[in-house]
Amino acid sequence: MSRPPVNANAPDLAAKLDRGVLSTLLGYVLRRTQSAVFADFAATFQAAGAALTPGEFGLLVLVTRNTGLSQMALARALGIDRSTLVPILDRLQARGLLVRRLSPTDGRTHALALTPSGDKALARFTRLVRTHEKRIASHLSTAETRTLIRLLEKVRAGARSV
Amino acid sequence: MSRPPVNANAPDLAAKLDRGVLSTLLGYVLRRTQSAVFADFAATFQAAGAALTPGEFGLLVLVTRNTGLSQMALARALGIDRSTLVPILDRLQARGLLVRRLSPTDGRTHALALTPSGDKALARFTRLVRTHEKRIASHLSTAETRTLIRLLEKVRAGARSV
DNA sequence: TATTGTTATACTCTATAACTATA
DNA sequence: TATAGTTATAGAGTATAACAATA
Repeated sequence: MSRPPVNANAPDLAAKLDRGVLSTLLGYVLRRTQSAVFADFAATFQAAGAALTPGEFGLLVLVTRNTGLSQMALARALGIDRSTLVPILDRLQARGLLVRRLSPTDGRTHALALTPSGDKALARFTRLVRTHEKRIASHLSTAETRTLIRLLEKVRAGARSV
Repeated sequence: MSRPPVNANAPDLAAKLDRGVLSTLLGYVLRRTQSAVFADFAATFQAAGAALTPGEFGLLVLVTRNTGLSQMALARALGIDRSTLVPILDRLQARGLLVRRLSPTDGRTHALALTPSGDKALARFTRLVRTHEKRIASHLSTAETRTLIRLLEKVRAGARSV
């Protein structure tokens, strides 16, 4: 799903350029942090021999907790177009993690659900995500992590009011 | 540059699905916030009739503050491959914002620099970025913004140690 | 008519591999 | 040999527009 920059780490070591005001910009710091976190997520899964993006993980959680939801509902929840969702579901379905069932009530929609195999895989993925979360928060106290999440939600609220 | 999800806002309004543990995951909240911030950035520039991505802005700042740097150095600073940088520079050059000069000392490298037009454009872009920054931080006090940036850098440090 | 899912198409970001010019 | 920039190619995320099936 969302953009895979496997960078954000090594580069900095080599590039001590003048970033001027950039480092004081919340948007810039946010972007760099998110990039590093993405790289850590990818590294965590790769090290475990698993392949999943943060977006795919979020999708699987959404489906398992809202079994039977339609592609439109899922696309809205993910904030992407319904046409964008199609190849993503194709891939997860091809991996045997998820199925498109026929909706008994509305012939236009698909009822999405995880397969038993998908459920098992998600349990494993969830453990990997916890490992990943522990590492990215390793320099933060529990209180700081809570504060960070709270402040991030405030930023999101501010950005939402465009 | 980095991934353009113009979503993150409207979707939530429509999608009140069970997100389970997702909302407690730092990585997830970070990703959603970054997505909303990206959308705000795009909206700010679009409203002003300007077209620029956060990545392009960062690139321009890096070039103007390190005039004469090579494409390799810039790619490293941005954390992308040198081949990825080529079409990005092509576009900015086509817009007349930036030039690839011949390096007087090393025939293999290009010395990157902003054009006078690029300098003027960047001044305008910087004003737009400040507007954008003000809005995304509008629900935060100055102290909270500082704290947020500090905590984000800590997360980045944690993620870097993969 | 409106909605859902799909397909076709088109960008952009991302990378790897191979080519060229230069060091 | 090694490095810098380019090109070719490929994969993934994103979107819009149009189409078929269904409501």
